[in-house]
Amino acid sequence: MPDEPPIVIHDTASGELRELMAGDDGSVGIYACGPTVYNRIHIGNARPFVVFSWLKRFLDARGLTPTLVVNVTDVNDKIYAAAAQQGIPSTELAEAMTAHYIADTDALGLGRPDHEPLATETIDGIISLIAALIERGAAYAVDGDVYFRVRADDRYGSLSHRDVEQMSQGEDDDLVGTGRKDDPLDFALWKAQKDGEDTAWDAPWGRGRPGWHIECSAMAEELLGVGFQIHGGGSDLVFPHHENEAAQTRCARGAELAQIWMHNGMLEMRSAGGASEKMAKSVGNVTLLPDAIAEHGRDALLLFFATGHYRQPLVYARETVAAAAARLARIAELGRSLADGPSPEALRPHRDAFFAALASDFNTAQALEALAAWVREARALDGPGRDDLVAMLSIFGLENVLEAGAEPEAADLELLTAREAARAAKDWAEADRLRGALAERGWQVRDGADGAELVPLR
RNA sequence: GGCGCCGUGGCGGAGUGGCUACGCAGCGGCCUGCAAAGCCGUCUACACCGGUUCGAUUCCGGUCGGCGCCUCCA
Repeated sequence: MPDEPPIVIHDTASGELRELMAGDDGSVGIYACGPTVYNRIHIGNARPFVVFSWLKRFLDARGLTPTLVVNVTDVNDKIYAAAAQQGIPSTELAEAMTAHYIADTDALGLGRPDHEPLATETIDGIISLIAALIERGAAYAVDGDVYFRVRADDRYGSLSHRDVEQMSQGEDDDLVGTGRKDDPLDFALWKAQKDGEDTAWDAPWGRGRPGWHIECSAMAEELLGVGFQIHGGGSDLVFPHHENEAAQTRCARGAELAQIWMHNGMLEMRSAGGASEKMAKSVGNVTLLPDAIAEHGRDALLLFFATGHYRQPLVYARETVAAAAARLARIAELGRSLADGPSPEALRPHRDAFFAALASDFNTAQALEALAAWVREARALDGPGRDDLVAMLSIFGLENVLEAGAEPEAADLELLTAREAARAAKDWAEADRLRGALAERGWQVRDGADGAELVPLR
């Protein structure tokens, strides 16, 4: 397709829009941080999964060949703690929660990422990356632990725009006084096995397990190489997680891990007082993804995600998702009345605007505006082909809403026929009664110029 | 306190130096036996105070308010 606008994405590191530079073969590597599997995921966790799955679909549609990697962190302090509380082995908990995560995200119907590496299956890569850091003097081992020397990286802080001089690393700060860490800023790459920890691997500096940040550097590099196009995740990961990832790879490989750092905004919950706050396990205001899907359906939930720009916070509330459902129902209604086939040139500008909006920092809200315009004008035409509509909805994984619903049964059609007879006889009371009977069976009657039809009640 | 982001019509939520975003909801009308859907119209906003400008919701400065990160967190 000629004259396609360049794809630009907001880069957290530079704070600017940057053009996506695909490989010569059109390849685009995308790494998005996935869940730590210690309990089930909530809708907030689903946002990056959705956004980056959509981004992949969009790049596909643009003729590029994206590779999406979403990792699973399956060894971690939180997992140990949760497993201990339940009195089960940590591996058992991690495996169970990973299975839940797969099932819950499967229910979004967006397919799977190309790779979903487990931290525990990347131990070799993690160890060699740590070894490279030690070799270069950017890390040091102490009694079985290994720490990253933050001050070895003169660009540390450049991603999150923080001044090294006024940072504290938080994690393991209590170790500073013991002299284990050379500097309070240093963070763990490898943690020696402690009592009660039931998973550990042998490493040159002792038996233990990897720190959180190093896992991602290793998994990303292993599957996408260094210097891939997009590294993504929630904005709450910018510091310290992504800052540390960037520093590790920079110091070990002498190159940047990713070209563009792309962060989605938080999903917020409206509290009783009317204010909004981030949905987080630690805040205790979560709605689990499977519960949200059960309540609204995955179609409505997906369109809801598309109504806001990915970088902005989005307020999850019953009413706003319901509004998305109503919007989608009307798009679907029009779409179902159209047949497959090329869409007319007259509607082309709207389709182009849809894709142009996505090319411009993946602005799904603006894309929806173009989709709305397409639908509005399509209604005025005489049964235009719906290929464009399918192409647009496919980006969001919503082309399924165009499929015909369940067919009315014979009993339903009998009621409809009876109603038509009542109408012909001008027996309005009986006609209304029959319409009520059909409503109870899940059908809404629509009286059109070509006679009455049944559509599923929404 | 530091860093980043944001304050848009009843609600959600884009965007722009001058031209109605869009959606949902409401209201009036057309259509309809009544509805539904659709169509037309309507309510038509950009926190506040300064500044730049012929002109600012859009740029700059300040005030107030909100959110995120700075501790595990998508």
